[in-house]
Amino acid sequence: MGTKAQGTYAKGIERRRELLRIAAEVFAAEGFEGTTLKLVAERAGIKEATLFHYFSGKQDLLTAVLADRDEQNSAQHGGSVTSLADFPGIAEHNERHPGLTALFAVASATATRPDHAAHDYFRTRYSWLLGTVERDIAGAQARGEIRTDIAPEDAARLIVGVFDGIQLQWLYDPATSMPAALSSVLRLLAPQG
Amino acid sequence: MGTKAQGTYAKGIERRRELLRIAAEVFAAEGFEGTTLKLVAERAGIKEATLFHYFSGKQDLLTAVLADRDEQNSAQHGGSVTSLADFPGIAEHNERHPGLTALFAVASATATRPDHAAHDYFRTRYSWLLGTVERDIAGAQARGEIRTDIAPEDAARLIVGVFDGIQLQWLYDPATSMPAALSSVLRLLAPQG
DNA sequence: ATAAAAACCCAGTGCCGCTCGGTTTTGTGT
DNA sequence: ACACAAAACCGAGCGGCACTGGGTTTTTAT
Repeated sequence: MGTKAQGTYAKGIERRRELLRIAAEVFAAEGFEGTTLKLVAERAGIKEATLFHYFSGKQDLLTAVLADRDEQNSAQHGGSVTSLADFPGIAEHNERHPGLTALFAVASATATRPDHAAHDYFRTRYSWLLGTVERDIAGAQARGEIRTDIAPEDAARLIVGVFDGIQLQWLYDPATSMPAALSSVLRLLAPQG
Repeated sequence: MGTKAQGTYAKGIERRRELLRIAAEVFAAEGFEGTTLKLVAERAGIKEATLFHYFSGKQDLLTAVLADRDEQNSAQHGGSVTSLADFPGIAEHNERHPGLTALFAVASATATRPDHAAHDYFRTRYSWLLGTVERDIAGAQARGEIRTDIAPEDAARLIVGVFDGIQLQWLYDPATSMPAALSSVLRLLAPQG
């Protein structure tokens, strides 16, 4: 998927892991534009050219970092995936990692362009996320836990939209409580009474 | 404010206008990273170095373009500003200008870093927008048009958040209807009945 | 031990944002 | 009408960046 080298040797596999770890740190600290591949290479104790043995370019490195963080998060969160009630908790987790949260926010906006290396990654991600939340809402509606005067698809778009939008507000004003915002939108979706 | 040159001569003022127009086109078509100052200068019939007589750098040019579009929009929309019911209409307007919408989305995410030239611009913008919407909601609540079991400040964050978040979803999947999403969140805020 | 593949690096290339020091143009006061 | 100051404009170049091509060295399976 853009990434080069099959990484058959043990040393190569370990170096790739190290590079993803270090690149995540640098991206989080300096931002995408702010990070230079030279710095990432230096931190890893290799030369810049060697980076291109593992990743086909800067955007590809970014994509690999994002996908890696996704895997780690969903792995440590237990195999089971997003339920509606998890959103405030995820937001709380993100508040503790401002650098990576900002990285995701910037990347998801810039990868909007179809020629961006991470475009397909985010497209698939949103499609999967919206579908998952939609099914979760349909189930909650059947159980009488969510008002039925809104289509599950629309409700899913709202929740995911609020999640992304609130992140921006929080990045500009850290006093913003993301979990509280997520909770209040869930309250709006509760059956009227 | 970062911008150089007082622009006292008529020719300079006109050139600056032209540069903002052309830069908006190029930014919208090529994205921020994709646009080169050389191309913007060529389109305007001047040399790259002359750009720096009008703007102190690429980020400053971007900021000027964004502020300029803001002014034009609010000017043609009549002096009166955002009322709650206007949001779906604004979303509809944005659907007709995908390039500039994407530009705003990318810029608002990247300008999250305090050292970005447009950081203060967006900070102020969000602060003003949230305050305006909050007051609008408080008024609507007093008139019985919006449910009162949510604080105006929280409701404002939700609406603005949905607006930004839905834009992202729309950029990845143009089938998404932004006005419909905005309408449905307003419906959720209507008094229960 | 050998040989193929992987890991690694040197030395560049071209482009980009940006700067410096100057020339030409424009508008104003007298 | 002329002088002159400020503004508009440009040529030439600098440093840094992502990225490449063509190698050498290291790893590991046989």
